[in-house]
Amino acid sequence: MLLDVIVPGPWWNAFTYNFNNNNLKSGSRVRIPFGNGGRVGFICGVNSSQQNNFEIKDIIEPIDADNILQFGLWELALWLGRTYLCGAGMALKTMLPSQILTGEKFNFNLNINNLNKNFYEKNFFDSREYSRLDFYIEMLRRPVKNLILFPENNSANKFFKNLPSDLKDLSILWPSVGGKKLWDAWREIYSGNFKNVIAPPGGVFAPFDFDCVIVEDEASEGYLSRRTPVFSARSIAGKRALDLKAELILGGSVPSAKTFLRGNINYKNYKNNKNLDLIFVDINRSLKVEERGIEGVLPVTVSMLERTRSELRAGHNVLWLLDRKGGAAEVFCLNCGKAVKCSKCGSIMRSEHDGKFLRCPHCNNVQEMFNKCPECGGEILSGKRPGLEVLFNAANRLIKDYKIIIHDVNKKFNLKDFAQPYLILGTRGALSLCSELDISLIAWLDLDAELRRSDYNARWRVFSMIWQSCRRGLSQEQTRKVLIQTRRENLKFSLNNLNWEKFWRSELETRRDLDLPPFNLLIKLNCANKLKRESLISKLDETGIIAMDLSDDLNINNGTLLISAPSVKNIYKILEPYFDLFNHKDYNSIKNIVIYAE
DNA sequence: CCACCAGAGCTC
DNA sequence: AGCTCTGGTGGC
Repeated sequence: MLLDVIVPGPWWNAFTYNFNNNNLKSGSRVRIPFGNGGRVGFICGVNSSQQNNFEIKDIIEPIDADNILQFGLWELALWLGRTYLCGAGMALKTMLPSQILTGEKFNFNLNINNLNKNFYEKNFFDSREYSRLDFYIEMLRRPVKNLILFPENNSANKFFKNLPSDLKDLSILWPSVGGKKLWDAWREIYSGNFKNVIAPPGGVFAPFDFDCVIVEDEASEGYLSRRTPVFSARSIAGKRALDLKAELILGGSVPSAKTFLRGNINYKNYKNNKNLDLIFVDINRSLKVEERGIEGVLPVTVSMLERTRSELRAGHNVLWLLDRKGGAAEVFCLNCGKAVKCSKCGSIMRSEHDGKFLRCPHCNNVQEMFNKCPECGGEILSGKRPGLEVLFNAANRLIKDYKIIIHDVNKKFNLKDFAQPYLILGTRGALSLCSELDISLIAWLDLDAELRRSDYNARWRVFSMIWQSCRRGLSQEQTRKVLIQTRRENLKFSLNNLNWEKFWRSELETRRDLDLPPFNLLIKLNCANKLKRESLISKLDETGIIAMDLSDDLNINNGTLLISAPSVKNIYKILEPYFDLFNHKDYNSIKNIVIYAE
């Protein structure tokens, strides 16, 4: 009996193995000989193709008696592999704890409820976070199984910690780490020991048949996976709800583009702009904060400084935000300390692509990185991000007598170790502090850096960051000022009043005209070999899909293709041959597929 | 003489 | 993407 087996790995195809009878179910694991040695694979049905240009080996032994990917997870893995152009093997790897893939056995007793259910979608938009969380607790109290997703570990943790004790007993927190912790939690959930699962985005693959899935802050970028395959856990939650005929509740303070397009948003506390205090400050009038030859890269205006001091004096916490991800690194010489300047316009150049190139942020002039410092001939040119460390030094010179803290998501620091008020310096991730702490002033040092990005999503990102700055974690009594340093006069108009309805309407109009997400998918991939790339472009062209070759003379985007298409279906078929056993490894083959969908 | 490693080679 | 096999290095 010939069976198809999916082997977790980069290959999109299944592998054929022989077994003496066919009582193996799809989704059950088997041990197979593969390469030198053995692997664990997943049965995916009886083999239908009759290829015989390879030797078919026998399955060593079955591991499970039944499909272990219950609750629709098996079908989900196949769907994920097709939809996100990664193959079912990679999908399984992203979905499952590593112990499943190494063939560890586990006991399970399934009790799947066969309630007569129907998929339906609801939303709960309210600018007040506390009001949303109260609503979710109400939802968890119902006698049904719930999965509730949060965009960050912190917010999931906090929600779990603050659950009323009777609910807590019925709930489990999805671990933010892998390893044994995840494995233990996975089996507990699988066995149906908990009614509610409270989870960061990874928990969207929780192995149980929930009746309701809640996605809090559904518009958050936190739901996008950081590594390939790139997908939004929010979309997967929607897919699972459809498959399980569950209820889907999208919550938040601003709807995402997709949710906005679907309409019927029932918004609570919409017009509560009374305590909204947005201040725009012209960045050109900033003080020159110098640090080792980097001049003016840290704009601090007098207005910002004065407001910060007065808030601190009143005993209030202040947050300064500098998103260093927005801009690349300035390059300066470790010998003479001078920054490398653009030969055309004299602005300070920034390094790109791991220091291989220099780009002028002002006139967009691109050139190769110097070997030596053009000023003094020094041999060590360093790309230093004028980031929080530099800001920290500057802040300490400008603000005396108050505790200044750098917020680092990876470092756990206990705020209680210090006496309030603080001045906290952070990147956009520091906005999550608003849920833990009263913050009276948030200052964005250089919001323009974000808008400078060519990303189609840049405007939304800026809008939502400012929105969060104004709303996040605000309690009923609290007020907050948000100060924005900018060079752009028109930013005031697009941000003022922070009306998301107006924002989405104009933004989506533009995106519809340009065929951008969410109206179309954008697919970026890399194919270094020119001949292969051209053949790929023509194959796509035959099915009416246009691919743009982003390769340029400077080889900055060498081999990068950008494809715009309404769906991924045809593209999967065309790419499939590149991902079989012999093609995928070729360094000239296709790699780095990223899908921008929303 | 063998532990320890990086790199190559292989995969129905 | 794993897995194991290889051949070189270096410790004593």
